[in-house]
Amino acid sequence: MILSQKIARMLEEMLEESEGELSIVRNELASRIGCVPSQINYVITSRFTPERGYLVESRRGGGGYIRIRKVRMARSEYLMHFYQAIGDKIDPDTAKYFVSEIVSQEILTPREGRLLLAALSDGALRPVSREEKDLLRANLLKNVILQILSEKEDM
Amino acid sequence: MILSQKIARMLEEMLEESEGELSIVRNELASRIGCVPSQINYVITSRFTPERGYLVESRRGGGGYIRIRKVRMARSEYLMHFYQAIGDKIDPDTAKYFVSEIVSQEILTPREGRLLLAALSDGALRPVSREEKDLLRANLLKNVILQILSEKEDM
DNA sequence: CATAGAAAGTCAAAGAAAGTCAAAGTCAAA
DNA sequence: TTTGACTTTGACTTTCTTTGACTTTCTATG
Repeated sequence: MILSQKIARMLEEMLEESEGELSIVRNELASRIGCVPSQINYVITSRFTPERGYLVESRRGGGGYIRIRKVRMARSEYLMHFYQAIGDKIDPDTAKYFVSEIVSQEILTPREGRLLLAALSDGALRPVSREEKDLLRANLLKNVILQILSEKEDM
Repeated sequence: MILSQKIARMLEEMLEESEGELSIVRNELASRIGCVPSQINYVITSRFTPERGYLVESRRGGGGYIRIRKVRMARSEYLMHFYQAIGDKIDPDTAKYFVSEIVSQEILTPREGRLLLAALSDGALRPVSREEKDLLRANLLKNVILQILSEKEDM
């Protein structure tokens, strides 16, 4: 098997074991494998891409690291799933659950999640009649999801 | 864990315990940690920055100290100003302007601004009658502002 | 005052770790 | 056999950290 594949498989295994999140020290891993450090970058940029559902972050200098996380579904698929699930009305608890799911997938930041929940709360929707609130909430949430879907996939 | 991180965490903990304000003697802390004094400066300038909401003041000479405070005041005043200005109803254009102002102050990220505008759009508020929309929009925006005000800024 | 000693600040060099890029190698398909 | 996609490698760059020598500011005391 080719070197890149070996490294990729290695990383995938680590991800398996650690439930979708791993953190490595590049030089360390490289010397353990016996390859040049930049080979690790090559593997990551060629295989652990956002399109395939991976998030990568890193830091240079002393105490540096590379962290890879796996996000389960492709973002838009995942969001459409929620979009469908919302239907034409949604109660506060379900909305809360949906938002927290979206946050845990890192499609929204925790802060964005909190802001969104503030906007979806009964308090924020006060001027609207009891029955209409769930309708409005659904509409609101779906609009925000569409906004996210319209973002350039890059992020 | 790397030295800088250890020191940063230490300072954070102290800040927690003392409700956002601490005062240290640099040389003392350094020798307690077992590092060179200027390392403390490094940690402070690299992590306890104004952008992250910290104010640092110090004094040299005998009885010298370094004091760190966590602040959010400028921000909350600014937000309260908008809160007041919104009143009980707001039209889409004014809302748009307000949000862009808040974004330009870097209280919200551009993305957060877009998401918020999506939630405030006429489209998102569709199920509600024409006259009620402005009422609802005002309420929503105010709720989001309150949410921001309630954040305890994280590092 | 003048000055000594006590603190904190500054800065640059060295070290640590990751990123970039282009040249060279491999290999299968046209 | 040529082409082109994919790999491998290593030199060079950038970013973050650690350290220590030197400077500045403040307090106390003769």
